[in-house]
Amino acid sequence: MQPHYNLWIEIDGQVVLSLWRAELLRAVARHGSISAAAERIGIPYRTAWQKIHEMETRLGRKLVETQTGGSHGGGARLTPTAALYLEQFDRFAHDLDRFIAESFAANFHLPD
Amino acid sequence: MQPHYNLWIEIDGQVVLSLWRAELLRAVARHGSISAAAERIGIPYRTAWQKIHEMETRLGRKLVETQTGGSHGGGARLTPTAALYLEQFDRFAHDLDRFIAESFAANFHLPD
DNA sequence: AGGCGTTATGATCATTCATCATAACGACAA
DNA sequence: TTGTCGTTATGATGAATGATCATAACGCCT
Repeated sequence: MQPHYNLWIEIDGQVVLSLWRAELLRAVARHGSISAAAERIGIPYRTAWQKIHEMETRLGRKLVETQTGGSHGGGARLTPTAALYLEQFDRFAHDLDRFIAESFAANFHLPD
Repeated sequence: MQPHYNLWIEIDGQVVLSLWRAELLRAVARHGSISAAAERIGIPYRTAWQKIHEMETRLGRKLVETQTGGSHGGGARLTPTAALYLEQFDRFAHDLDRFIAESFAANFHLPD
């Protein structure tokens, strides 16, 4: 019996960032490509690309700088904007994670 | 640009309580029937009943005491167990709501 | 010139969720 | 006693979302 949560940010009712999306961006930054990030997380490349594209259009900002062709076939890396978003969101999520663990233990006691 | 969240509790990877489900239980308690609660929330009766049934089977406890037929056709009310769960969950959710508003304001500043 | 791994995007499939429809029930009134 | 009404309970269907498969384009390197 464990508490779970999700956290996301909306603009005009549309999700532009979430825990899962942040993890995706982090994986892109770490591996240098969308395809490697997708494989690492365990989702199809198509899904990863769609989510990133969705975030970009909703935010109206470029989050990932991509490049096709080349010695390793291409790649992707975060824009400075994306890196900043990600850093702030991670801090936020980290604080929340601690709070939830504490508050659940303090407030929630099962009846038998 | 606003933060949103969901909060739920799982047992063996299955959801047994969530913000939305808590609202449903609250509506049942307030209106005295599942159908009235469903109409109030704006979902079909079938959906409401399914969710409640799902919670009960997953928890292995009866949450809603129902009655068919009778002067008003029947009705439903929360069991003491459900009332206790609901009360604790609501307190938890309320604390979380305040924390998120504060933490978001403190941590999240947009680039331009 | 050809191969390779990547981005980009169309098309299809599956799974979940919402909705419609129907049966059973029991108090009350006629 | 019989019919009506609003509820619970459950089967069956439809819609929408998300995951997955398949294909084209690109550019460096051998």
